[in-house]
Amino acid sequence: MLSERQMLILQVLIDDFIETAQPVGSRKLSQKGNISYSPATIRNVMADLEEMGYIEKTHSSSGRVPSEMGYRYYVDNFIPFPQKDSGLHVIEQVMEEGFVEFEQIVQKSAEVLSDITNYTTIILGPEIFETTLKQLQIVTLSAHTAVIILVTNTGHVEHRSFSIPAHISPSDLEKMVNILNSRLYGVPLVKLPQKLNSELVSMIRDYVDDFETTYQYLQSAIAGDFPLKLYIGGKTNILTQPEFNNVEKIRTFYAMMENEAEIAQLFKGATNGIKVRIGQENKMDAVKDLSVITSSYQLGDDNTGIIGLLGPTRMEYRKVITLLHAFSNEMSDALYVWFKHNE
Amino acid sequence: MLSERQMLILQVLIDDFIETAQPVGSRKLSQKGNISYSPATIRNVMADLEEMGYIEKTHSSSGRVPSEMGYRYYVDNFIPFPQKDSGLHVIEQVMEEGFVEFEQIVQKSAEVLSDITNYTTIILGPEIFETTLKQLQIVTLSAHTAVIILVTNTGHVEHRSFSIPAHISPSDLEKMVNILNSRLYGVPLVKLPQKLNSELVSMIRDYVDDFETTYQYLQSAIAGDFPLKLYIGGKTNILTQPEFNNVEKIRTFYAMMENEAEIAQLFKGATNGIKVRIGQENKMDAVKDLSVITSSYQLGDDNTGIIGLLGPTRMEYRKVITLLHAFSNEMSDALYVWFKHNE
DNA sequence: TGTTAGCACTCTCTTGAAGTGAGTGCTAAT
DNA sequence: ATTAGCACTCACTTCAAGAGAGTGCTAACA
Repeated sequence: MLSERQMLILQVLIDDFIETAQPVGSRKLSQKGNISYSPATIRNVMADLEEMGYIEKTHSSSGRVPSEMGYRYYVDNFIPFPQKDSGLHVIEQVMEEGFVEFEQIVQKSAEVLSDITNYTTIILGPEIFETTLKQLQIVTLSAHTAVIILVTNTGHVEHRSFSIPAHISPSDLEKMVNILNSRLYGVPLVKLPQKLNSELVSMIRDYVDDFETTYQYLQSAIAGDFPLKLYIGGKTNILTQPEFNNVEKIRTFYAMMENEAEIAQLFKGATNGIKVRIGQENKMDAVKDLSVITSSYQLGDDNTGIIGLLGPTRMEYRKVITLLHAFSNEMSDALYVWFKHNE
Repeated sequence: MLSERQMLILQVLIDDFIETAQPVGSRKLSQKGNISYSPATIRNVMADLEEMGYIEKTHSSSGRVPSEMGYRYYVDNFIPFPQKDSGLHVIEQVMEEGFVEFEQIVQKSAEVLSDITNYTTIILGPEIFETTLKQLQIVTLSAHTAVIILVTNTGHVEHRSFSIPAHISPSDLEKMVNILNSRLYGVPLVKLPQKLNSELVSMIRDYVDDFETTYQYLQSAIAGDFPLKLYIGGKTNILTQPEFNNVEKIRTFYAMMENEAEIAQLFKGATNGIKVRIGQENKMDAVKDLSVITSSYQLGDDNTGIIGLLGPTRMEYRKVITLLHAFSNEMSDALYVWFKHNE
C-alpha cells in the first residue's frame, strides 16, 4: 500500500517520463508545481519506491525510470475511467472527407488514430467472429477452373479459386450452389466447414453423381482458414518514438507486422472493454517491450470487434485510453446506424 | 573510352565493394588474384578513374567507392546477357510446398526471391493492364445496400459496396445486371468506365425508369480506380543491408512501401525486358539512393506483368539480373501452362 | 617509357585522461 | 519529519596522442 506522498511522486514521475523519455531526477521533481518537497525528501521517497519495485535506475547515479510494475500501478490507479463523450469525432471527420465504403472508413480511421497518437493502430473487423454467409456464388472461368465467392452480411467478400472436378457437369454445379445457398444462408463463416461436414454430406450425395471428388473439392474451397481482415494504420508513425532508435528493434517489429496471424494473437482474450497489456504482460516475444491497449466495439447485439494501439511501454496511457474509449463508442454507434439501415 | 587495365581495375573494385560495402584501397586490389600490378600503379589508374567520374573517395585519404556512373558502366559492360536457363526453379519449389492458388504462388515467389537476395521484391500482377471482365454480379445485402462483384478472366475478384437508389426495383436491378453482363463481357477492367459512358448510357436509359440516379450510382460503383494488385516480399529483409543503418532512411523507405500507387510509379516504362535504374536515375525521391531492377513477364500473348527488386545502389547486379531473368521466364512459362489449361 | 619503391602527408578511428554535470545516499542539523 | 550539505558515482563530452589505412608525388628502375 502506497502513502499519499509516494503516490504523488510516482504519478508525477511517470507523467514526466512519458513526456520526455528521460530519467527523472529528484531536483526536477521538486520543481514541479504540485510538489512542495525538497530534492532530498523526494530522494528518500524514490528510494522507497525503488525498493518496492515501482521505479528503477538506469545506472547507479541516474534519475529514475518507471518499471513495468510502476506503469501497471499508474494505469490501475491514476487514470480515471474515461468520460462517455470526449468530443472527438474521428469517424464523422473521416466521412466528411468523402469516404463511402465501410472498409475504407475503417482503414482511414485507423490512420487518423495513428496520426493523433503516433502509435500503430490495428483494427480487427468483427467478421472473423460472427459474420454470416449472405450468398454463395460460383463463377466458372473455364472448363476446369472456377471461383467460389462468399458474400457476408457485412458486405465483406471472400473468394478463392479451385479446379472443377472432371466428372461434374454444369447443371450439377448449379444444383449444388442452390443447395449450398439454401442451407448455408445465415451460417457464420467460421462454422461453414463444420456445417458442411454434418448436414450437407447426405444432401450432396443424393444430388450429385460423383460424390467423393466433388465433396473433397468443395471442402477445400470452403473450409480453408478465412483470412483475418485487419486494418492497420501508422506502421511508420511508430518510428518517431525514441524507443525505436535501433535497427534490430525496428526489424522485429516489422517482422511481426508482416504476419497477420501473429498480430491477431495479440488480441486474444481482449473481447470486452478496455485492456492494457504492458511489456512482459504480453505473451508474444515480439512485443515484450511494447504495450498493447485494446478496446472492443459492438456490431449489432453480440458481435464484437477489437481496436488496438501498439506503442512503447512509455505510452501516453491517459490520452490513449480516453481516445480509444471514445473511438470504440463511435465505431459501435456508426455500425449500429449502418446495421439499422441494412435491416 | 576505358583501357583494358582501367576496366579491369574498375570491375574488380566494384565487385569487391559490392561484397564488403567498404571503400577499396590500392593495396587490397593489388592482392586480388587477377590483378598483378603494384599498389602504386593501381593508385595511378584509380586517380584516372576518379577523374573520369567512375569512382569516388569518401574523404581525402580513403579508399575508393563506385559512383553511380561507375555502377552504370559496370552494369552495361561487365554483366553478360543472362543465360536462358539458370537451373533455378522458384515456382516449382513453391508449388511443391503445396500452394495451389495463383495469388498465393505469386506472393510466395516474391518472398522466396527476397530471401535469396535480401532485397525487397515487388511483383505487379498483369491484371492491371489487360485483364478483362468475366462476370459481373450484384448481391443485395438489404433493401438499401448491395455489393457489386467483378470477376476477371484471371480469376481475380474485385468488389465494392454501394447504396441502392431508392427508386430502383429488384427487377430493374436484375435487368441491368443482365445488360451489363452481356455488354461488358471481355472488356478490360480499365476500360469499363469509358465503355459505360459511351455505349451503355442509351441502353440503360431505355430499360430503367429513374435513369439519372441509377446511372450515377452505377458509375461510382464501377468507375473508381481499381486497386493495383501488388505482391511484395521481404520488406524486412532489406533492413539487413548496411545501407539501412539509420532510422530516417528506414522511415522514408517504409513510408513509400505503404503507398501502393507510389510503388507502381516505380515501374513506369519498365514494360519490356530487364531494366536497371541506379540511384538518381530513378525519378522518385524515395528511391534516389536505391537501385531498382525490373523484369517483365508474359501473360498470354500481349499482357505483361512486372517483377522488381529494390535494394541499395550497392546491389549484386550480376546475381540479381541472372536471377530475375530466369524467374520472369519461369513466370511466363507457368502462366502459359495455366492459360492453356483454362482455355 | 611504363612500373614501382619510398616517403611525406591526410584523414578517420580508437584510446585514455581529465573535466563536467546530473544524480544519488547518507549524515547531521533544523 | 524535513532538509541542507557533502562525498561519491557514473555517463558523457572534450581533447590529445597514436595507430592505421590510404593517398599523391617523386625518383629510381627494367
